Amino acid sequence: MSGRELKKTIVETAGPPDFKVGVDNAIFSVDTAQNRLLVLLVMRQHEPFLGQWSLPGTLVRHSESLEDAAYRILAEKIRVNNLYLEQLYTFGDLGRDPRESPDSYGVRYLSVSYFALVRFEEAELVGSGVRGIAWYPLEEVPQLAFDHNKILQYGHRRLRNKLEYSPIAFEVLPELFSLSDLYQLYTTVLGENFADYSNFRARILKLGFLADTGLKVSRGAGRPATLYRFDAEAFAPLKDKPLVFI
Amino acid sequence: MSGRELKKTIVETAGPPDFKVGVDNAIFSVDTAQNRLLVLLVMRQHEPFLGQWSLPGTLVRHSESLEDAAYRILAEKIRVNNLYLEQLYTFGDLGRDPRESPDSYGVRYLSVSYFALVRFEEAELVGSGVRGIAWYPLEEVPQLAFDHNKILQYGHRRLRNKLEYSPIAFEVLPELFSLSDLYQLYTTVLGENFADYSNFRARILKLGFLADTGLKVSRGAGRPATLYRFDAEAFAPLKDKPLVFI
DNA sequence: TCAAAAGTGTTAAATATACACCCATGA
DNA sequence: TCATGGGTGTATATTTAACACTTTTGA
Repeated sequence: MSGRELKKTIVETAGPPDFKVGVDNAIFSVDTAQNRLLVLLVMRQHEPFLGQWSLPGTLVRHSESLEDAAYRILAEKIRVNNLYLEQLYTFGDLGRDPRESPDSYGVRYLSVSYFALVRFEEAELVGSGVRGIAWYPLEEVPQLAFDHNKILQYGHRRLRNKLEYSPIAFEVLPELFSLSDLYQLYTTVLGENFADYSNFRARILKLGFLADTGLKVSRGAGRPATLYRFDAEAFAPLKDKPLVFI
Repeated sequence: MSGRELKKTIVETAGPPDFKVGVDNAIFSVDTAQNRLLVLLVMRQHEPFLGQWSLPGTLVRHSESLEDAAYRILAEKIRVNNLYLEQLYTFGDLGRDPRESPDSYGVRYLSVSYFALVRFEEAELVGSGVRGIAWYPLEEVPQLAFDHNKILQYGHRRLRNKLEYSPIAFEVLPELFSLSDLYQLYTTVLGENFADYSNFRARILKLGFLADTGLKVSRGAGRPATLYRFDAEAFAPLKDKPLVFI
Protein backbone atom coordinates (compact mmCIF):
# COMPACT_ATOMS: atom_id res chain seq x y z
CA MET A 1 0.00 0.00 0.00
CA SER A 2 1.47 3.34 -0.98
CA GLY A 3 1.83 6.20 1.45
CA ARG A 4 -0.93 8.10 -0.23
CA GLU A 5 -3.41 5.26 0.04
CA LEU A 6 -2.57 4.73 3.67
CA LYS A 7 -3.18 8.34 4.50
CA LYS A 8 -6.46 8.27 2.62
CA THR A 9 -7.74 5.32 4.60
CA ILE A 10 -6.78 6.84 7.91
CA VAL A 11 -8.44 10.11 7.13
CA GLU A 12 -11.62 8.48 5.93
CA THR A 13 -12.13 6.20 8.87
CA ALA A 14 -11.26 8.77 11.50
CA GLY A 15 -14.58 10.61 11.72
CA PRO A 16 -18.07 10.23 10.44
CA PRO A 17 -18.36 9.83 6.69
CA ASP A 18 -18.94 12.61 4.22
CA PHE A 19 -22.08 12.37 2.14
CA LYS A 20 -22.90 13.65 -1.26
CA VAL A 21 -26.56 14.56 -1.16
CA GLY A 22 -28.70 14.17 -4.22
CA VAL A 23 -32.28 15.15 -4.82
CA ASP A 24 -34.47 12.98 -7.04
CA ASN A 25 -37.91 13.99 -8.19
CA ALA A 26 -40.89 11.82 -8.92
CA ILE A 27 -42.78 14.23 -11.17
CA PHE A 28 -46.29 13.17 -12.09
CA SER A 29 -48.84 14.58 -14.45
CA VAL A 30 -52.16 13.43 -15.77
CA ASP A 31 -52.97 13.39 -19.44
CA THR A 32 -56.71 13.77 -19.19
CA ALA A 33 -57.17 13.51 -22.96
CA GLN A 34 -55.81 9.99 -22.91
CA ASN A 35 -56.65 9.12 -19.33
CA ARG A 36 -53.10 8.32 -18.41
CA LEU A 37 -50.99 8.90 -15.38
CA LEU A 38 -47.52 9.92 -16.44
CA VAL A 39 -44.15 10.23 -14.79
CA LEU A 40 -41.19 12.21 -16.08
CA LEU A 41 -38.07 10.20 -16.83
CA VAL A 42 -34.69 11.28 -18.11
CA MET A 43 -31.98 9.32 -19.83
CA ARG A 44 -28.76 9.35 -17.83
CA GLN A 45 -25.94 11.17 -19.61
CA HIS A 46 -23.17 10.08 -17.26
CA GLU A 47 -21.92 7.09 -15.38
CA PRO A 48 -23.11 5.32 -13.42
CA PHE A 49 -26.10 3.89 -15.26
CA LEU A 50 -25.18 5.79 -18.42
CA GLY A 51 -27.94 5.45 -21.00
CA GLN A 52 -30.51 4.14 -18.55
CA TRP A 53 -33.77 5.87 -17.65
CA SER A 54 -33.97 7.51 -14.25
CA LEU A 55 -35.88 10.06 -12.25
CA PRO A 56 -34.57 13.58 -12.82
CA GLY A 57 -32.05 14.29 -10.10
CA THR A 58 -29.11 16.42 -9.14
CA LEU A 59 -26.56 16.85 -6.43
CA VAL A 60 -27.35 19.60 -3.95
CA ARG A 61 -25.12 22.62 -4.44
CA HIS A 62 -23.51 25.02 -2.05
CA SER A 63 -25.91 27.66 -0.80
CA GLU A 64 -28.92 25.70 -1.94
CA SER A 65 -31.54 24.09 0.26
CA LEU A 66 -32.94 20.65 -0.50
CA GLU A 67 -36.15 22.17 -1.77
CA ASP A 68 -34.21 24.68 -3.88
CA ALA A 69 -32.46 21.76 -5.53
CA ALA A 70 -35.76 20.01 -6.14
CA TYR A 71 -37.19 23.09 -7.83
CA ARG A 72 -34.02 23.54 -9.83
CA ILE A 73 -34.10 20.08 -11.43
CA LEU A 74 -37.75 20.50 -12.13
CA ALA A 75 -37.15 23.84 -13.82
CA GLU A 76 -34.27 22.36 -15.80
CA LYS A 77 -36.53 19.72 -17.27
CA ILE A 78 -39.91 21.36 -17.74
CA ARG A 79 -41.43 24.79 -17.89
CA VAL A 80 -44.58 24.89 -15.84
CA ASN A 81 -46.55 27.47 -13.92
CA ASN A 82 -48.69 25.36 -11.65
CA LEU A 83 -47.29 22.63 -9.55
CA TYR A 84 -47.40 20.94 -6.23
CA LEU A 85 -44.16 19.76 -4.64
CA GLU A 86 -43.28 18.17 -1.34
CA GLN A 87 -40.58 16.04 0.17
CA LEU A 88 -41.08 12.32 -0.13
CA TYR A 89 -38.48 10.21 1.59
CA THR A 90 -34.76 9.96 2.15
CA PHE A 91 -32.88 6.92 0.96
CA GLY A 92 -29.49 6.34 2.44
CA ASP A 93 -28.87 2.64 2.49
CA LEU A 94 -25.35 1.44 1.97
CA GLY A 95 -24.56 0.48 -1.57
CA ARG A 96 -27.49 2.31 -3.12
CA ASP A 97 -25.02 4.17 -5.30
CA PRO A 98 -22.29 2.24 -7.12
CA ARG A 99 -19.93 5.17 -6.67
CA GLU A 100 -19.64 4.20 -3.03
CA SER A 101 -16.57 2.08 -2.50
CA PRO A 102 -17.56 -1.50 -1.77
CA ASP A 103 -15.77 -1.63 1.57
CA SER A 104 -18.27 0.98 2.67
CA TYR A 105 -15.70 3.54 3.67
CA GLY A 106 -15.14 6.77 1.84
CA VAL A 107 -17.88 8.97 0.55
CA ARG A 108 -21.53 7.96 0.87
CA TYR A 109 -24.43 8.91 -1.38
CA LEU A 110 -27.80 9.86 -0.09
CA SER A 111 -30.94 10.74 -1.98
CA VAL A 112 -33.66 13.02 -0.71
CA SER A 113 -36.62 12.40 -2.96
CA TYR A 114 -39.35 14.86 -3.80
CA PHE A 115 -42.79 14.30 -5.18
CA ALA A 116 -44.34 16.71 -7.66
CA LEU A 117 -47.58 16.99 -9.56
CA VAL A 118 -47.69 19.32 -12.54
CA ARG A 119 -50.29 20.31 -15.10
CA PHE A 120 -49.70 18.17 -18.15
CA GLU A 121 -51.22 20.50 -20.72
CA GLU A 122 -48.94 23.40 -19.85
CA ALA A 123 -45.82 21.41 -19.04
CA GLU A 124 -43.31 22.08 -21.76
CA LEU A 125 -40.28 19.85 -21.86
CA VAL A 126 -37.05 21.82 -21.84
CA GLY A 127 -33.96 20.83 -23.81
CA SER A 128 -32.57 20.78 -27.28
CA GLY A 129 -34.90 18.61 -29.28
CA VAL A 130 -36.18 17.02 -26.12
CA ARG A 131 -33.93 14.04 -26.40
CA GLY A 132 -33.49 11.81 -23.43
CA ILE A 133 -36.51 13.08 -21.57
CA ALA A 134 -40.03 11.74 -21.74
CA TRP A 135 -43.36 11.31 -20.02
CA TYR A 136 -43.88 7.62 -19.33
CA PRO A 137 -47.22 6.05 -18.52
CA LEU A 138 -46.80 4.61 -15.07
CA GLU A 139 -47.49 1.03 -16.14
CA GLU A 140 -44.84 1.21 -18.84
CA VAL A 141 -41.97 2.47 -16.73
CA PRO A 142 -38.87 0.37 -17.39
CA GLN A 143 -36.11 -0.66 -15.03
CA LEU A 144 -34.65 2.58 -13.70
CA ALA A 145 -31.20 3.56 -12.47
CA PHE A 146 -30.28 3.31 -8.78
CA ASP A 147 -33.25 2.58 -6.51
CA HIS A 148 -35.49 4.85 -8.53
CA ASN A 149 -38.22 2.27 -9.09
CA LYS A 150 -38.61 2.13 -5.34
CA ILE A 151 -38.73 5.92 -5.07
CA LEU A 152 -41.34 5.97 -7.80
CA GLN A 153 -43.42 3.45 -5.90
CA TYR A 154 -43.30 5.68 -2.83
CA GLY A 155 -44.25 8.64 -4.96
CA HIS A 156 -47.19 6.87 -6.50
CA ARG A 157 -48.55 5.92 -3.10
CA ARG A 158 -48.12 9.50 -1.90
CA LEU A 159 -49.89 10.82 -4.97
CA ARG A 160 -52.92 8.65 -4.33
CA ASN A 161 -53.05 9.60 -0.68
CA LYS A 162 -52.62 13.28 -1.33
CA LEU A 163 -55.31 13.29 -3.96
CA GLU A 164 -57.74 11.61 -1.62
CA TYR A 165 -57.08 13.81 1.37
CA SER A 166 -55.84 17.16 0.09
CA PRO A 167 -56.91 19.62 -2.54
CA ILE A 168 -53.82 19.13 -4.70
CA ALA A 169 -56.03 18.43 -7.70
CA PHE A 170 -56.77 22.12 -7.93
CA GLU A 171 -53.09 23.02 -8.10
CA VAL A 172 -52.92 21.17 -11.32
CA LEU A 173 -56.26 21.78 -12.97
CA PRO A 174 -56.79 24.86 -15.11
CA GLU A 175 -58.15 27.91 -13.34
CA LEU A 176 -61.59 27.01 -14.68
CA PHE A 177 -62.58 23.40 -14.91
CA SER A 178 -65.67 21.28 -15.22
CA LEU A 179 -66.68 18.67 -12.72
CA SER A 180 -65.97 15.96 -15.26
CA ASP A 181 -62.43 17.29 -15.61
CA LEU A 182 -62.08 16.86 -11.89
CA TYR A 183 -63.73 13.46 -11.89
CA GLN A 184 -61.52 12.26 -14.69
CA LEU A 185 -58.40 13.36 -12.86
CA TYR A 186 -59.50 11.32 -9.87
CA THR A 187 -60.40 8.21 -11.83
CA THR A 188 -57.16 8.31 -13.77
CA VAL A 189 -55.02 8.48 -10.65
CA LEU A 190 -57.04 6.33 -8.29
CA GLY A 191 -58.50 3.81 -10.67
CA GLU A 192 -62.24 3.48 -10.67
CA ASN A 193 -62.58 2.20 -7.14
CA PHE A 194 -64.71 4.99 -5.85
CA ALA A 195 -68.05 6.73 -6.03
CA ASP A 196 -69.74 7.11 -9.38
CA TYR A 197 -69.92 10.51 -11.03
CA SER A 198 -73.26 11.39 -9.53
CA ASN A 199 -72.19 10.77 -5.96
CA PHE A 200 -68.79 12.34 -6.48
CA ARG A 201 -70.50 15.46 -7.76
CA ALA A 202 -72.91 15.71 -4.87
CA ARG A 203 -70.16 15.26 -2.34
CA ILE A 204 -67.66 17.68 -3.69
CA LEU A 205 -70.26 20.37 -4.25
CA LYS A 206 -71.57 20.03 -0.73
CA LEU A 207 -68.10 20.80 0.61
CA GLY A 208 -68.73 24.27 -0.67
CA PHE A 209 -65.37 25.37 -1.99
CA LEU A 210 -66.16 25.04 -5.67
CA ALA A 211 -67.53 28.29 -7.04
CA ASP A 212 -69.85 28.12 -10.03
CA THR A 213 -68.55 30.70 -12.50
CA GLY A 214 -71.72 30.64 -14.57
CA LEU A 215 -69.60 29.94 -17.62
CA LYS A 216 -70.17 26.93 -19.80
CA VAL A 217 -67.91 25.03 -22.11
CA SER A 218 -68.99 22.79 -24.94
CA ARG A 219 -66.70 20.01 -26.09
CA GLY A 220 -68.18 18.33 -29.11
CA ALA A 221 -71.45 16.59 -28.60
CA GLY A 222 -73.29 16.60 -25.32
CA ARG A 223 -74.57 19.17 -22.93
CA PRO A 224 -72.12 21.98 -22.17
CA ALA A 225 -70.37 21.67 -18.83
CA THR A 226 -70.48 24.28 -16.11
CA LEU A 227 -67.10 25.71 -15.25
CA TYR A 228 -66.05 25.93 -11.62
CA ARG A 229 -63.27 27.67 -9.81
CA PHE A 230 -61.52 26.50 -6.62
CA ASP A 231 -62.39 29.00 -3.91
CA ALA A 232 -59.37 29.05 -1.61
CA GLU A 233 -61.12 31.31 0.87
CA ALA A 234 -64.06 28.98 1.22
CA PHE A 235 -61.67 26.10 1.63
CA ALA A 236 -59.54 27.75 4.33
CA PRO A 237 -61.66 26.69 7.31
CA LEU A 238 -61.48 23.07 6.14
CA LYS A 239 -57.70 23.13 5.77
CA ASP A 240 -56.91 21.34 9.00
CA LYS A 241 -59.81 18.95 9.07
CA PRO A 242 -59.43 15.44 7.80
CA LEU A 243 -61.23 15.53 4.47
CA VAL A 244 -61.97 12.89 1.94
CA PHE A 245 -62.37 14.07 -1.62
CA ILE A 246 -63.33 10.88 -3.30
CA MET B 1 -6.10 36.49 1.88
CA SER B 2 -3.32 33.96 2.60
CA GLY B 3 -2.40 31.22 0.22
CA ARG B 4 -3.93 28.61 2.43
CA GLU B 5 -7.27 30.35 2.58
CA LEU B 6 -7.30 30.84 -1.15
CA LYS B 7 -6.69 27.16 -1.77
CA LYS B 8 -9.39 26.23 0.68
CA THR B 9 -11.96 28.33 -1.11
CA ILE B 10 -11.06 26.93 -4.48
CA VAL B 11 -11.24 23.36 -3.33
CA GLU B 12 -14.52 23.79 -1.59
CA THR B 13 -16.31 25.56 -4.37
CA ALA B 14 -15.07 23.22 -7.06
CA GLY B 15 -17.61 20.42 -6.61
CA PRO B 16 -20.81 19.80 -4.75
CA PRO B 17 -20.56 20.21 -0.98
CA ASP B 18 -19.89 17.45 1.48
CA PHE B 19 -22.56 16.83 4.06
CA LYS B 20 -22.40 15.45 7.53
CA VAL B 21 -25.61 13.53 8.00
CA GLY B 22 -27.22 13.36 11.39
CA VAL B 23 -30.21 11.41 12.57
CA ASP B 24 -32.51 12.93 15.19
CA ASN B 25 -35.27 10.99 16.89
CA ALA B 26 -38.58 12.23 18.17
CA ILE B 27 -39.28 9.44 20.65
CA PHE B 28 -42.73 9.47 22.18
CA SER B 29 -44.34 7.46 24.90
CA VAL B 30 -47.57 7.62 26.80
CA ASP B 31 -47.71 7.53 30.56
CA THR B 32 -51.18 6.09 30.94
CA ALA B 33 -51.04 6.31 34.72
CA GLN B 34 -50.79 10.08 34.54
CA ASN B 35 -52.43 10.56 31.18
CA ARG B 36 -49.48 12.33 29.70
CA LEU B 37 -47.85 12.30 26.32
CA LEU B 38 -44.08 12.35 26.75
CA VAL B 39 -41.10 12.97 24.54
CA LEU B 40 -37.54 11.96 25.26
CA LEU B 41 -35.04 14.81 25.52
CA VAL B 42 -31.33 14.77 26.17
CA MET B 43 -29.04 17.48 27.45
CA ARG B 44 -26.34 18.32 24.95
CA GLN B 45 -22.84 17.42 26.18
CA HIS B 46 -20.95 19.21 23.41
CA GLU B 47 -20.95 22.40 21.44
CA PRO B 48 -22.93 23.68 19.73
CA PHE B 49 -25.84 24.25 22.09
CA LEU B 50 -23.88 22.79 25.02
CA GLY B 51 -26.15 22.38 28.03
CA GLN B 52 -29.37 22.82 26.06
CA TRP B 53 -32.09 20.20 25.70
CA SER B 54 -32.38 18.49 22.35
CA LEU B 55 -33.79 15.44 20.63
CA PRO B 56 -31.46 12.47 20.88
CA GLY B 57 -29.33 12.42 17.76
CA THR B 58 -26.12 11.19 16.26
CA LEU B 59 -24.04 11.46 13.15
CA VAL B 60 -24.42 8.55 10.77
CA ARG B 61 -21.38 6.31 10.79
CA HIS B 62 -19.57 4.41 8.10
CA SER B 63 -21.29 1.15 7.22
CA GLU B 64 -24.49 2.18 8.91
CA SER B 65 -27.79 2.94 7.22
CA LEU B 66 -29.97 5.83 8.29
CA GLU B 67 -32.35 3.49 10.04
CA ASP B 68 -29.44 1.71 11.72
CA ALA B 69 -28.35 5.04 13.14
CA ALA B 70 -31.86 5.78 14.35
CA TYR B 71 -32.04 2.46 16.15
CA ARG B 72 -28.57 3.00 17.59
CA ILE B 73 -29.37 6.33 19.27
CA LEU B 74 -32.58 4.90 20.57
CA ALA B 75 -30.77 1.92 22.06
CA GLU B 76 -28.13 4.21 23.57
CA LYS B 77 -30.79 6.12 25.47
CA ILE B 78 -33.40 3.61 26.45
CA ARG B 79 -33.84 -0.11 26.78
CA VAL B 80 -37.12 -1.16 25.29
CA ASN B 81 -38.56 -4.24 23.66
CA ASN B 82 -41.56 -2.90 21.85
CA LEU B 83 -41.40 0.06 19.60
CA TYR B 84 -42.55 1.56 16.38
CA LEU B 85 -40.12 3.57 14.31
CA GLU B 86 -40.31 5.27 10.94
CA GLN B 87 -38.62 8.05 9.03
CA LEU B 88 -40.13 11.48 9.53
CA TYR B 89 -38.57 14.21 7.43
CA THR B 90 -35.22 15.50 6.26
CA PHE B 91 -34.12 18.97 7.18
CA GLY B 92 -31.34 20.48 5.16
CA ASP B 93 -31.84 24.20 5.12
CA LEU B 94 -28.79 26.37 5.07
CA GLY B 95 -27.72 27.62 8.44
CA ARG B 96 -29.68 25.04 10.41
CA ASP B 97 -26.43 24.04 12.09
CA PRO B 98 -24.10 26.73 13.48
CA ARG B 99 -21.12 24.60 12.56
CA GLU B 100 -21.76 25.50 8.96
CA SER B 101 -19.57 28.41 7.95
CA PRO B 102 -21.67 31.53 7.50
CA ASP B 103 -20.58 32.10 3.89
CA SER B 104 -22.38 28.83 3.19
CA TYR B 105 -19.36 27.11 1.72
CA GLY B 106 -17.61 24.22 3.33
CA VAL B 107 -19.32 21.34 5.01
CA ARG B 108 -23.11 21.25 5.33
CA TYR B 109 -25.17 19.56 8.02
CA LEU B 110 -28.29 17.63 7.27
CA SER B 111 -30.69 15.94 9.65
CA VAL B 112 -32.82 12.95 8.80
CA SER B 113 -35.40 12.74 11.54
CA TYR B 114 -37.12 9.62 12.77
CA PHE B 115 -40.29 9.21 14.74
CA ALA B 116 -40.65 6.53 17.38
CA LEU B 117 -43.27 5.38 19.81
CA VAL B 118 -42.22 3.19 22.72
CA ARG B 119 -43.95 1.56 25.64
CA PHE B 120 -43.48 3.84 28.61
CA GLU B 121 -43.81 1.23 31.34
CA GLU B 122 -40.99 -0.90 30.01
CA ALA B 123 -38.75 1.89 28.74
CA GLU B 124 -35.73 2.04 30.97
CA LEU B 125 -33.51 5.05 30.60
CA VAL B 126 -29.90 4.10 30.00
CA GLY B 127 -26.94 5.99 31.43
CA SER B 128 -25.11 6.48 34.64
CA GLY B 129 -27.54 7.98 37.06
CA VAL B 130 -29.76 9.07 34.18
CA ARG B 131 -28.42 12.58 34.15
CA GLY B 132 -29.12 14.75 31.20
CA ILE B 133 -31.92 12.60 29.85
CA ALA B 134 -35.62 12.89 30.64
CA TRP B 135 -39.17 12.29 29.54
CA TYR B 136 -40.83 15.65 29.03
CA PRO B 137 -44.57 16.18 28.85
CA LEU B 138 -45.17 17.59 25.41
CA GLU B 139 -46.66 20.83 26.67
CA GLU B 140 -43.65 21.51 28.88
CA VAL B 141 -40.95 21.08 26.27
CA PRO B 142 -38.51 24.00 26.46
CA GLN B 143 -36.61 25.72 23.68
CA LEU B 144 -34.53 23.00 22.05
CA ALA B 145 -31.21 23.01 20.22
CA PHE B 146 -31.04 23.42 16.44
CA ASP B 147 -34.44 23.22 14.73
CA HIS B 148 -35.55 20.45 17.05
CA ASN B 149 -38.76 22.16 18.12
CA LYS B 150 -39.82 22.08 14.50
CA ILE B 151 -38.89 18.41 14.17
CA LEU B 152 -40.86 17.69 17.29
CA GLN B 153 -43.87 19.45 15.84
CA TYR B 154 -43.65 17.27 12.73
CA GLY B 155 -43.33 14.22 14.91
CA HIS B 156 -46.34 15.09 16.99
CA ARG B 157 -48.48 15.52 13.89
CA ARG B 158 -47.26 12.20 12.54
CA LEU B 159 -48.02 10.50 15.83
CA ARG B 160 -51.60 11.69 15.78
CA ASN B 161 -52.09 10.66 12.18
CA LYS B 162 -50.52 7.28 12.67
CA LEU B 163 -52.59 6.57 15.71
CA GLU B 164 -55.77 7.43 13.86
CA TYR B 165 -55.02 5.44 10.75
CA SER B 166 -52.70 2.61 11.70
CA PRO B 167 -52.52 0.00 14.42
CA ILE B 168 -49.39 1.41 16.03
CA ALA B 169 -51.15 1.53 19.38
CA PHE B 170 -50.75 -2.21 19.65
CA GLU B 171 -47.00 -2.02 19.18
CA VAL B 172 -46.81 -0.11 22.37
CA LEU B 173 -49.50 -1.61 24.54
CA PRO B 174 -48.76 -4.66 26.66
CA GLU B 175 -49.47 -8.04 25.08
CA LEU B 176 -52.74 -8.13 26.99
CA PHE B 177 -54.67 -4.94 27.47
CA SER B 178 -58.14 -3.77 28.36
CA LEU B 179 -60.28 -1.63 26.13
CA SER B 180 -59.94 1.24 28.58
CA ASP B 181 -56.17 0.99 28.30
CA LEU B 182 -56.59 1.39 24.58
CA TYR B 183 -59.10 4.18 24.96
CA GLN B 184 -56.90 6.04 27.37
CA LEU B 185 -53.96 5.83 25.00
CA TYR B 186 -56.07 7.39 22.30
CA THR B 187 -57.47 10.16 24.46
CA THR B 188 -54.06 11.04 25.81
CA VAL B 189 -52.54 11.41 22.39
CA LEU B 190 -55.46 12.82 20.47
CA GLY B 191 -57.13 14.89 23.11
CA GLU B 192 -60.76 14.17 23.75
CA ASN B 193 -62.07 15.22 20.39
CA PHE B 194 -63.48 11.91 19.41
CA ALA B 195 -66.07 9.27 20.11
CA ASP B 196 -66.98 8.51 23.70
CA TYR B 197 -65.93 5.25 25.25
CA SER B 198 -69.09 3.44 24.29
CA ASN B 199 -68.85 4.26 20.61
CA PHE B 200 -65.12 3.71 20.52
CA ARG B 201 -65.64 0.28 21.98
CA ALA B 202 -68.33 -0.71 19.53
CA ARG B 203 -66.28 0.43 16.57
CA ILE B 204 -63.01 -1.16 17.44
CA LEU B 205 -64.61 -4.46 18.35
CA LYS B 206 -66.54 -4.56 15.12
CA LEU B 207 -63.27 -4.36 13.20
CA GLY B 208 -62.65 -7.85 14.47
CA PHE B 209 -58.94 -7.91 15.18
CA LEU B 210 -59.15 -7.76 18.95
CA ALA B 211 -59.29 -11.22 20.44
CA ASP B 212 -61.01 -11.64 23.78
CA THR B 213 -58.65 -13.69 25.94
CA GLY B 214 -61.33 -14.49 28.50
CA LEU B 215 -59.00 -13.13 31.17
CA LYS B 216 -60.05 -10.34 33.47
CA VAL B 217 -58.08 -7.83 35.41
CA SER B 218 -59.27 -5.90 38.44
CA ARG B 219 -57.71 -2.57 39.25
CA GLY B 220 -59.09 -1.27 42.51
CA ALA B 221 -62.77 -0.55 42.59
CA GLY B 222 -65.03 -1.18 39.66
CA ARG B 223 -65.91 -4.05 37.45
CA PRO B 224 -62.91 -6.06 36.23
CA ALA B 225 -61.89 -5.38 32.66
CA THR B 226 -61.70 -7.99 29.95
CA LEU B 227 -58.23 -8.41 28.51
CA TYR B 228 -57.79 -8.43 24.76
CA ARG B 229 -54.98 -9.34 22.46
CA PHE B 230 -54.20 -7.80 19.07
CA ASP B 231 -54.76 -10.49 16.47
CA ALA B 232 -52.30 -9.72 13.70
CA GLU B 233 -53.71 -12.45 11.49
CA ALA B 234 -57.23 -11.07 11.68
CA PHE B 235 -55.86 -7.63 10.96
CA ALA B 236 -53.83 -8.64 7.90
CA PRO B 237 -56.64 -8.31 5.33
CA LEU B 238 -57.31 -4.78 6.55
CA LYS B 239 -53.69 -3.73 6.29
CA ASP B 240 -53.99 -1.85 3.02
CA LYS B 241 -57.44 -0.42 3.51
CA PRO B 242 -57.89 3.09 4.80
CA LEU B 243 -58.97 2.55 8.36
CA VAL B 244 -59.99 4.92 11.05
CA PHE B 245 -59.44 3.77 14.60
CA ILE B 246 -60.97 6.60 16.49
C1' DT C 1 -74.90 -0.02 49.94
C1' DC C 2 -72.55 3.14 47.29
C1' DA C 3 -69.15 4.91 44.18
C1' DA C 4 -66.26 3.58 40.55
C1' DA C 5 -65.10 1.34 36.46
C1' DA C 6 -66.65 -1.77 32.70
C1' DG C 7 -69.83 -2.92 29.45
C1' DT C 8 -74.61 -2.75 26.71
C1' DG C 9 -78.41 -0.77 24.14
C1' DT C 10 -81.21 2.77 21.76
C1' DT C 11 -82.18 6.45 18.94
C1' DA C 12 -81.97 10.43 15.49
C1' DA C 13 -79.24 12.44 12.19
C1' DA C 14 -75.95 12.25 8.69
C1' DT C 15 -73.61 9.78 4.95
C1' DA C 16 -72.69 6.28 1.54
C1' DT C 17 -74.20 3.59 -2.38
C1' DA C 18 -76.61 2.20 -6.21
C1' DC C 19 -79.33 3.44 -9.23
C1' DA C 20 -82.87 5.62 -12.64
C1' DC C 21 -83.81 9.44 -14.92
C1' DC C 22 -83.91 14.23 -17.21
C1' DC C 23 -81.41 18.03 -20.01
C1' DA C 24 -78.83 20.32 -23.71
C1' DT C 25 -76.03 19.94 -27.49
C1' DG C 26 -73.77 18.47 -32.27
C1' DA C 27 -73.98 15.50 -35.97
C1' DT D 1 -83.76 12.45 -33.85
C1' DC D 2 -80.45 10.22 -31.55
C1' DA D 3 -76.07 9.46 -29.46
C1' DT D 4 -73.32 11.84 -26.20
C1' DG D 5 -71.87 13.91 -22.25
C1' DG D 6 -73.73 16.83 -18.28
C1' DG D 7 -76.66 17.08 -14.47
C1' DT D 8 -80.59 15.81 -10.91
C1' DG D 9 -83.20 12.94 -7.78
C1' DT D 10 -84.44 9.12 -4.81
C1' DA D 11 -84.56 4.95 -1.89
C1' DT D 12 -82.04 2.09 1.01
C1' DA D 13 -78.28 0.65 3.86
C1' DT D 14 -74.82 1.99 6.85
C1' DT D 15 -72.36 4.89 9.93
C1' DT D 16 -71.97 8.58 13.36
C1' DA D 17 -72.86 10.62 17.61
C1' DA D 18 -75.12 11.46 21.81
C1' DC D 19 -77.09 9.34 25.31
C1' DA D 20 -79.15 6.48 29.08
C1' DC D 21 -78.65 2.45 31.15
C1' DT D 22 -76.97 -2.10 33.43
C1' DT D 23 -73.31 -4.99 35.54
C1' DT D 24 -69.59 -6.12 38.61
C1' DT D 25 -66.44 -5.07 41.69
C1' DG D 26 -63.85 -2.87 46.28
C1' DA D 27 -64.44 -0.24 50.14
